[in-house]
Amino acid sequence: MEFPSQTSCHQVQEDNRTESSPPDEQHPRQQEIVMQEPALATPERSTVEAGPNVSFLSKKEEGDELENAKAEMGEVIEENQRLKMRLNRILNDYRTLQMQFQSIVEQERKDCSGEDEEAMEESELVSLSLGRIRIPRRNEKGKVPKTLKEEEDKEGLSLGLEWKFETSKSGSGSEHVGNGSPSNSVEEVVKEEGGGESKGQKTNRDEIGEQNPAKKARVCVRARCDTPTLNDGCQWRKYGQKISKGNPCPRAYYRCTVAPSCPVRKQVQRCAQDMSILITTYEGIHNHPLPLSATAMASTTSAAASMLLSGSRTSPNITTTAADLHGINFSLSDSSQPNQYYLSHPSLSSSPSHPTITLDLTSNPSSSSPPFVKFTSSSNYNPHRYPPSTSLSFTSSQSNTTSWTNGFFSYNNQPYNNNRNANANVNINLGKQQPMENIYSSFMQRNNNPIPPPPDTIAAATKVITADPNFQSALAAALSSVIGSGSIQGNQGAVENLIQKIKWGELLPPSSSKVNGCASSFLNKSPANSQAGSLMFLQPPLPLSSPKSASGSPGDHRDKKN
DNA sequence: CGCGTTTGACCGGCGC
DNA sequence: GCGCCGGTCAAACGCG
Repeated sequence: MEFPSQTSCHQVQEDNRTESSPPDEQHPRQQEIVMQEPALATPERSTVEAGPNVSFLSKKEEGDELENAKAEMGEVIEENQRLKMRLNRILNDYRTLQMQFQSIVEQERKDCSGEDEEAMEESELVSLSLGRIRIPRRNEKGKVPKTLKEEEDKEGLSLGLEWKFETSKSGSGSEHVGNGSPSNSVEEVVKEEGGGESKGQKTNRDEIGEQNPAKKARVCVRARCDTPTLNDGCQWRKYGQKISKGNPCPRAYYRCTVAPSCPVRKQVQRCAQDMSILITTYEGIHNHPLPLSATAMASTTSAAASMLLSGSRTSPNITTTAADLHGINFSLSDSSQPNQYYLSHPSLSSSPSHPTITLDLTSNPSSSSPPFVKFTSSSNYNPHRYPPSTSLSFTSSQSNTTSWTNGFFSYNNQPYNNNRNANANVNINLGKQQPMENIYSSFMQRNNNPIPPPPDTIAAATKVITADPNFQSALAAALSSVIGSGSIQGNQGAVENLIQKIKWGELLPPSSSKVNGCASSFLNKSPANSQAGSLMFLQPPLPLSSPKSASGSPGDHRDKKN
């Protein structure tokens, strides 16, 4: 059980940060912990460790210190045992839930109509873009529904937070895995997607020749932001500014300068209706590794783009992505201004030549304004098969409950309706918001209203997550945008690991803030220094903007007449 | 002096 | 064909 041990380690690690740590044997992670300890050690502890060099300590003091250290170690060991027990309980619960889910799936499968089968097919196709989930190995022995296993075997699953984008051209080998640059994967998606892409215009002159003339996917991010640009971690250089029709605010054009030949552009414009909203449109694909701090946005936009692209492919069978996922709503934590990814039902775009997906980080689910989600593209979305009313929402309907906090889903006790055609508005909140002890977590922590999940919600949530590959893909994408690229390292089982993590985060008793903090940090923490990137979307709605990339707020711009 | 921003000019697509 | 419009170029400018 690779995953559990991992999490266990993280929990231990977190604990060790707050208390002191016993050098607990086996696990490499724990060695890490031990190594980290000196920096975090209390002064007393330091003196103990300083040993002979600290000559001014009396032996009595040393003895006290040793006793204290022993006591602390005992506590930590106890805590570790508690955590292990908890972990085992959770795993048991998970297995139980999974078995239930599988039986349900089997049942549904039997009841499945041809349409459903088609939908499943589509799901399969859809999941290609974001990867697939693999049922935990421990369940593979006869417990995994045959269909799932077959699909997995067929497709070579991989994925999860490490993206795997497969093109329709099988064997294209366009697989970016584990390079910590999800955005690159996005690249793949877009490239493949179109059999090319293109804007009718000369936008990317560099790319012409590389990429086919097709539609170039765009990802539009709406966010409340006082700074001139969103801090997405990339380096941008402004190359133009225009006043566009219908908006008094000028539109600024940036290109990525991380690599000289990078074709990625972004447009930044204030919303005409609400000047506090910054509309950032990304276009193109990075042809270089991204800074860690940029992976969050890149993953998010890539996830959105991939969904969009999947939904806009020419094959009628692949129209499902957007449709299946529409309504998936990833909320970010900020009780005052819930940020959300709305991936809602498609709508027509004003510029059909550019398939565009809009991630609205500004909408408040409780507000009267409708979720601003659109898949704008010329994709062959089929509203008949997936009526707009279908909604699979991750957002809480309560304004003070956020659905995506500290790397957890928050839950809402509404049943999941697996029927895509039903008017299911499922709010799943798997998370619990706990005070965070580590700096990153506390930085993200915006919601102090933990609401304990009813047990049945857990089952429902698990069901949701495990039932729909599309959902899993979207979930993986969104999570990866939060987690960054490094937290999940395996190809296989990444998503279910993720699910487990989510569950752990949810299940861990609120009494142990350390544990929750640990879990959250586990989710939030990338191995390297990727915190910034990992948390980017969890930042308060006023992201920092590097002076370098700041082009002066649109309001400051001298309006340029063309 | 180097680099990023500003901004008028220019280009190409699209609609009439 | 013409004009509008979005997007890009590149020289001028400013800042550190």
